Amino acid sequence: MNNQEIARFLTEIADLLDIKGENPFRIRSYRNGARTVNNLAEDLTGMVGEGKNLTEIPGIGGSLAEKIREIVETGKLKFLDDLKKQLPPGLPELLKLQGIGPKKVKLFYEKAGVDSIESLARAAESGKLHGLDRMGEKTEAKILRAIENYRKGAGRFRIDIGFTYAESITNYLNTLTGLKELIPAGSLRRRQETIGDLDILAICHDPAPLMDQFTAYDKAEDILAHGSTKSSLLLKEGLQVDLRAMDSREFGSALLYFTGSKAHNIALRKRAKAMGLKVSEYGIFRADDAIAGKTEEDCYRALGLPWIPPELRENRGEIEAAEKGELPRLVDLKDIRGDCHMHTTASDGKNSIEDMARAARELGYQYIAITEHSQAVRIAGGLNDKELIRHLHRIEEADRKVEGIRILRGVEVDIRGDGTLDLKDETLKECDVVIAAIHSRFNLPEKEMTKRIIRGIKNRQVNILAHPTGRLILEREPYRVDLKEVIKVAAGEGVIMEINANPRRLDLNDIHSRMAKDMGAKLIINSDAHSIDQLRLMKYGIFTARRGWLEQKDVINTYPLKKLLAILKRT
DNA sequence: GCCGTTTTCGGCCCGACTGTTTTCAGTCG
Repeated sequence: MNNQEIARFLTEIADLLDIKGENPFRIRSYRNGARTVNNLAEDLTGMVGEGKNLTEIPGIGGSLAEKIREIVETGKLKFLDDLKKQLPPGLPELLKLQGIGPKKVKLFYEKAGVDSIESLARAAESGKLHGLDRMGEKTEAKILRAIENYRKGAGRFRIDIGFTYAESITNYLNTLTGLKELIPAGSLRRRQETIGDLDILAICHDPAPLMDQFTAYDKAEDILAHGSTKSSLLLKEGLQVDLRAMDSREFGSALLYFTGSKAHNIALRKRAKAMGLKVSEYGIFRADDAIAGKTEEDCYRALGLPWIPPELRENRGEIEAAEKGELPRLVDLKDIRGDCHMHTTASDGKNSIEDMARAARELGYQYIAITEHSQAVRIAGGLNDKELIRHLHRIEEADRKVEGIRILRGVEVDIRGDGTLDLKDETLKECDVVIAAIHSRFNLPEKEMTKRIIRGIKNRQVNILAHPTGRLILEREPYRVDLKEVIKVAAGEGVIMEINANPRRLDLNDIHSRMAKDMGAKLIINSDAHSIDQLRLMKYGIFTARRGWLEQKDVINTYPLKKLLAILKRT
């Protein structure tokens, strides 16, 4: 039972209590609990097993702790089962429809017998809904559109896709005059690995023409709202875009508000309240006097805090750290001095060694490592022992040929099903950088997978564990592995944990990167580039590292070459 | 249901938009 599965139990309870019309604060506790559990680095199943006191986790009290223990120990929860018996199973799904909340679900169920999306659609089509409390024809039409949009199955988008949409929509709006600034905020500004919607903040005096231009966007499928300072669109691809116009006097508080996260903002507002202040997107107020709002720095200062980088704003301890002056100095793209994971035409890459080296030199790097696949990854043109030795010579030649950058001899060797490596130790000894990784047999049981990886990295030739969980964002779940055990071994043995910067992977993720740091492991951010263009994916790895609270010293490819080589050497 | 630098009881973030209303409830972020 992993934390995400446990969180789903709590969310389900919250949804059902919501529809029943229970105390909203009680419901909020379950939702907060679910969010906390989702964000937790440590595995709850393990914590329960070790008899740890779960109520020490903020937001988890006695009642939630007891329920979590029951879920972990029995795989189910009587409280939830009882709750489910009281309502039809199709009701919670209705909450996912845009514009439908618990009150409407309750109303439709009790007064119109609606118990699923299908029956809601039938009721709306046949006009059974208007006539109910505060229900008219427009609402009926809106519900049908919401169902249609939901069935198209929008969902979340990878951050790199989010940037593309943000760029095209800001380009479109930027043609307007009188617009001072246009800033994508929200989860994109926090550099979350996926985004659920796009929040754009506009600074201007006269918002009306902007709202009109925005809602006329030709890539929009549906206009969800068109107000005087705020409008929302649904793009054809299913992404929702919110635009909010504010005045420049409110720039800081508005940006703070629209960057989120919601949990961070709520925590700030609580803090403000305790100080006798009030926070909104319009500023920070003492009684009716605005005491801050022009910049984010002002706003944080008014709350007695230093500015907090957007990547940290998740209410994962950043406010407490800020208060104590213990915020990390986050690693930055310009700290990066090299890239130690990339492929060339020798396996499944698109460019030559020399091309990759020159492109990396353009980025200002001092070194790279060329790391082809090993033979087990046949589909990617993996090399066997003999081929790799020959290839290492070619790397040496390229290193002599290309001035101004050091090209290290590397390999990405497969960890086989039994935990042995796919190439001989004496071959690996010839490399400067040995990356170990898994590319097959993803569905081993957790214990076996953990043992396999640990055996792999215990091989003294291995320097780096690449994409340690094997996930592909929105495509493939991580494999089942006890990451804590793996990191413990890596930290003890001096094996470096990779943050794979490809936006499809981002593996390790933010939470696990922070866990690795806290457990004393070193990390490296690699592009895993398969072409010269992909070297630029490094920035996504930086985003993840920053969200994981990493500083320059935690990331070894910020080190000069000599120091890097010293760290890679396992004695 | 959670929580405590006024609190172990009594609070719990704040405001825009919509659609239905004659002053506001519901939803969303």
